[in-house]
Amino acid sequence: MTTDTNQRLSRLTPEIQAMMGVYALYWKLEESFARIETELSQQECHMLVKLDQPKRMGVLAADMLTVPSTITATADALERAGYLTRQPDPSDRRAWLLVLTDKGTEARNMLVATAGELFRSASGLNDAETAEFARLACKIRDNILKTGIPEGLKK
Amino acid sequence: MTTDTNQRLSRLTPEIQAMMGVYALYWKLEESFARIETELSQQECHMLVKLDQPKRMGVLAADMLTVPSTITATADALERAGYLTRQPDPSDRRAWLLVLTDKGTEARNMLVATAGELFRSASGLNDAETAEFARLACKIRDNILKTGIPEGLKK
DNA sequence: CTTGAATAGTTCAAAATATGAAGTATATGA
DNA sequence: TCATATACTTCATATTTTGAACTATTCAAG
Repeated sequence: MTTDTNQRLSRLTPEIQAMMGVYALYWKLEESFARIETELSQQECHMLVKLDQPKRMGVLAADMLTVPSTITATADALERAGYLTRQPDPSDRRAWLLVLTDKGTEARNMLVATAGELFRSASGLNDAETAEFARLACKIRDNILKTGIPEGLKK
Repeated sequence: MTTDTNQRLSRLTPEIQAMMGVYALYWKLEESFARIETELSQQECHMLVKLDQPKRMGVLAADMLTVPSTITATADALERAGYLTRQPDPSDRRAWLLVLTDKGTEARNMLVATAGELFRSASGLNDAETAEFARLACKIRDNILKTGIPEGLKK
């Protein structure tokens, strides 16, 4: 491989820049969350935030791109601590709906509000930039949930 | 708390949308990386990508927002597998520079190229959108490295 | 109907990862 | 020259994640 090629590859493409930004933000947010809520683990925070309405565990697994056993463990912990309850899904007796308790709803509201602040302070973006970033982020997430879930469940 | 407030908080703000997109992308990319390189762990991939030039371990720790002992462990693994060497930093005899070997450089080039493809296929963005996303991502990363490192090292 | 294959979620033990406190060596500044 | 700070390491522990085997239910074909 030529020196030229090495230099070209080692220089940062927009895709790599984007990824590095995403990783930095992810790590920073995780670190910040870890500081705030001592009682909740990161996965537990994620699950609470996702539960804007009752959801089946499989849906959460797909949404959080993780395996069912992780969802079970996280839901167990949240249920034990009184943040949610499992309720039978009327449309499928194999499935459970995870439903936030009042405590869970309150915690979720706090998390959502806090997450907003964390994002703003971590990112340093102004409102317009945040809106633009959010627009692209939504597009990306849609694409991942559309194209990514089958692969994730496959195997 | 009123029903109205609950609804307002449960609806997704741009910040939360942005975060969810970032999380989805992060998880998807991690999953994809895990599939590709069986010999390298995720942290090892991250470190290789960061090593576009020799860097001190402390710099990497700050950059990857993690603790020194994690960097030591990751560097050990990469050194053992022949991807990099530790070389004394001429300007500070306490410090090491991590320097990629030829094997490491090759692996890095492959990773960077693959990461670009992964980003494109995961995100589904076109070139213009990718450029815009990268621009904002760089801005975010700069802000995090500027404001975040002191907090990370503190304590 | 009944049966077989697929799906939803659970269990649990093993594997991978991360962390923090204590240690060595060097640097820095009074 | 001495005290304190920094760079990195060690290692034992804690946390997190995973996958394979399991129960219960659904679905589709015959």
